[in-house]
Amino acid sequence: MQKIDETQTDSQLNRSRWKQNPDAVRRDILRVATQEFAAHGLSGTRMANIAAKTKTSKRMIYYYFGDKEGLYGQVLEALYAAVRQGEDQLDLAMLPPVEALQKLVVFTFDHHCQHPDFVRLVMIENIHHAKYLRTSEIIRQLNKSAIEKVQDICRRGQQDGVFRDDVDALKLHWHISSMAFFNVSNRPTFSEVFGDRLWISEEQENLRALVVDAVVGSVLKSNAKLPTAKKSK
Amino acid sequence: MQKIDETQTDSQLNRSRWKQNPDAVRRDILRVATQEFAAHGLSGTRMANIAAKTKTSKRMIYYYFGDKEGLYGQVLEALYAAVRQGEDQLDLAMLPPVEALQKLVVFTFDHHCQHPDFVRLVMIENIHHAKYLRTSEIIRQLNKSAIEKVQDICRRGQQDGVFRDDVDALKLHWHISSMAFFNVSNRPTFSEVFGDRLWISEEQENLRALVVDAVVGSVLKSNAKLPTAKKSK
DNA sequence: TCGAAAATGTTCGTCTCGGTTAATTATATA
DNA sequence: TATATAATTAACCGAGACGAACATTTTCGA
Repeated sequence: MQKIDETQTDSQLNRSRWKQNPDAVRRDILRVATQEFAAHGLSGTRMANIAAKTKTSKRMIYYYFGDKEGLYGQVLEALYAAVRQGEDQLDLAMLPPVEALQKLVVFTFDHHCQHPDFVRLVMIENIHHAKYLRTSEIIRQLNKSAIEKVQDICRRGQQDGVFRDDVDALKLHWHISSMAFFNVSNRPTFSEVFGDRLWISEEQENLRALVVDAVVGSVLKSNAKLPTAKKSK
Repeated sequence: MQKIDETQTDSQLNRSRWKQNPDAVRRDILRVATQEFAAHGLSGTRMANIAAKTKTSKRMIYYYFGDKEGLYGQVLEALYAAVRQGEDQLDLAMLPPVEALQKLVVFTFDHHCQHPDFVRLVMIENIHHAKYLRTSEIIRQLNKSAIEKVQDICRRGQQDGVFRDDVDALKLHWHISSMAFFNVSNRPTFSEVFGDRLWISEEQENLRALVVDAVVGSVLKSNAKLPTAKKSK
């Protein structure tokens, strides 16, 4: 009774009553579950609601994912993996350190903006004290690769003599992440109180430039001050 | 059967089997509910669990607070009000703008560290798209007062000619809040992946100094560069 | 072509959880 | 002291949610 697949044509599918397509079913479930968990949290999400928005049934969710927490864990992993894909396309090793850092900050900022579901899932994980993230080696590896990019930039910046010697890659990563993350995670409360002026596109560009300046400024040796990134058009 | 009050002596209370003390009961419920909501989120919190950790019963929670969401809302307000009390003791108007800003950043950073439950409740609010915050005028006022402090500093800094003319108080507030907030809110995931090195007290001091430098640096006119805050002892 | 295994459909049990009802005890006040 | 009202208790309820049992269909290799 189900038309599961989205990539294949109907003619391939509807010869009989329904066609099996485990991979598509899995992906479909994961897609919907991501939205639901991001929207309602772990305990707030109803398995029946996920099933309803899926092209398949609740039965299949348990068949493939065991239980709610298993599903949640896999959603988390899939989301991290997707984020990683984007990150890897960044070619920072070729750029001189300051430009590489600028590019990384811009990317991180935009990336969080473009993946609000990811941000929300991480928020939820934090509420749960990173309980599920803790069990996933995949996610750990993913984040390691993120910090390695920063470490490489730091090393090169210090070699070139443009970065301060006491720059700490981990703190730098913290610095970048904090603003990129907060900008998405706390938008509801912030804009509820102060209005959403900061989230019109022009102001977001300004904020991004502010972040770039703040981050780059914090690692540069105080003598060599670069021209600031463009503040507004 | 209940010993409700903590401030009064037993002799005042236990003359008979139990003594009524509505205010103490309310406070007790709020105290426990704050912990529970902060720990498990809105839908994750069980009313029965709150009741169990309270000196009173589940029935009383409904008696005083109506329902779960009503309780949650009052928890939120009470927490904001408590936080506000601390904030107002800051005397920034007396200080020259740069020092005032430094002091404000240090305070904000420490303040978030010292009120993790508050931070967690705000996270939860954001997950719920600030649904409950929206209904509370008290909370709105509290945040307004926070931004006014920043606006005053900005105005004076620009008058004195040490701040750049394009400094935006709202962005500055965003800038400060982002790091102070993230430092607490995302500690679980961050330290799960990268270790908790950044949260030993010495490194927290360094981070705080980094934040001060980044924030102050972003508002100063580029010519007049102040001595950086102490990086480590 | 046949049968086993994988995938899906259908239905139901059980337990949790938010919220309520009815009865009991303390307090205030006249 | 009597009585109305506020505070408190214990038991209970119905909805709904997770997950499992059982049945059926599809696929694929021997």
